[in-house]
Amino acid sequence: MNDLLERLRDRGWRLTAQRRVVAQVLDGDHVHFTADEIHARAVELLPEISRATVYNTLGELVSLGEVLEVSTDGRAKRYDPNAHHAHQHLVCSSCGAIRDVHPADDPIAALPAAERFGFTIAAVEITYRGLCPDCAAAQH
Amino acid sequence: MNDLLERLRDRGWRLTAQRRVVAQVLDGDHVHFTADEIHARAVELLPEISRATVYNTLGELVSLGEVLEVSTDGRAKRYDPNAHHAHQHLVCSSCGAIRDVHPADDPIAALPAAERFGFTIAAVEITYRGLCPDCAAAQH
DNA sequence: CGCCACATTAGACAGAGTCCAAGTCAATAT
DNA sequence: ATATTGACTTGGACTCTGTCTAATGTGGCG
Repeated sequence: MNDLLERLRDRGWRLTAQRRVVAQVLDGDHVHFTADEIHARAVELLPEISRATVYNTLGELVSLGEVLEVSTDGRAKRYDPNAHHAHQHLVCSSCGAIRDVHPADDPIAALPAAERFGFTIAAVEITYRGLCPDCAAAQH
Repeated sequence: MNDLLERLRDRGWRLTAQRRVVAQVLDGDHVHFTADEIHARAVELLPEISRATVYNTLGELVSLGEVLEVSTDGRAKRYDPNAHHAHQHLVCSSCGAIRDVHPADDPIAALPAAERFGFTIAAVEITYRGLCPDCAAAQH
């Protein structure tokens, strides 16, 4: 993730303290924070950073393809820095825990041509839902 | 869809004019309206119906399993009356058109046990994204 | 027909995200 | 090293979705 800042500088990004801090919060591959969670963590590193800047930076990271936007719950979007390895998400219906998972086959191939209605399919997002082991154990 | 009202009466629903109108708006299998679109159409049939009632009714239809909630764009949720046939969604990235589609194989089976992390998987939601024929043609 | 538990209503409220005008600063040129 | 400038940041107002509440209305049973 530290080469993220380098890739961004190569693309003409100005390296500001705020952008560094957002990148730092997103560091790590198994992180799925909301924008507000990212803002809260960023404030601890740089107290004067504003919500608008966090939103701006996340939006730019998403359109550069460095971060993925996932909305698994219809509430706040979450930001996934693991954008360079195709993966899908497994979500616990009870506690909301999220894991990155990898289906065995290319999920796009599973859609027959007759079901594509002439669309050019570019991407697929899959959310598996179920109970995580902890929540399943707590059912009684 | 007209037997929807009958199923609901059997389940103890009170048949009010408002609920009838919401059911009528949802009639048809290829409809993916937002709550506000449903409200706007309902108002044409019953001018005094309120937003809150539309939300209440949709919420009840969803928990009864008569209607599916889909959020394909991170913005307003859409309500899909085609809840009795398992299906997934194909969305145009440009105009937002939505089609119901049916993958060839059971999508849950495509997730290997080693990728389930002990979760009990109950459901899967898939969104295929791409350009519809019209938008692809309009690219130039 | 009358009752009353269930429905509906309007509007206030809340969460998530966007927009804007004014101020600040990173990177380049001098 | 300093000046310059356009990109970046800020805070607050604003929009959009959706939820909640207290007051009012009504479907369907007895």
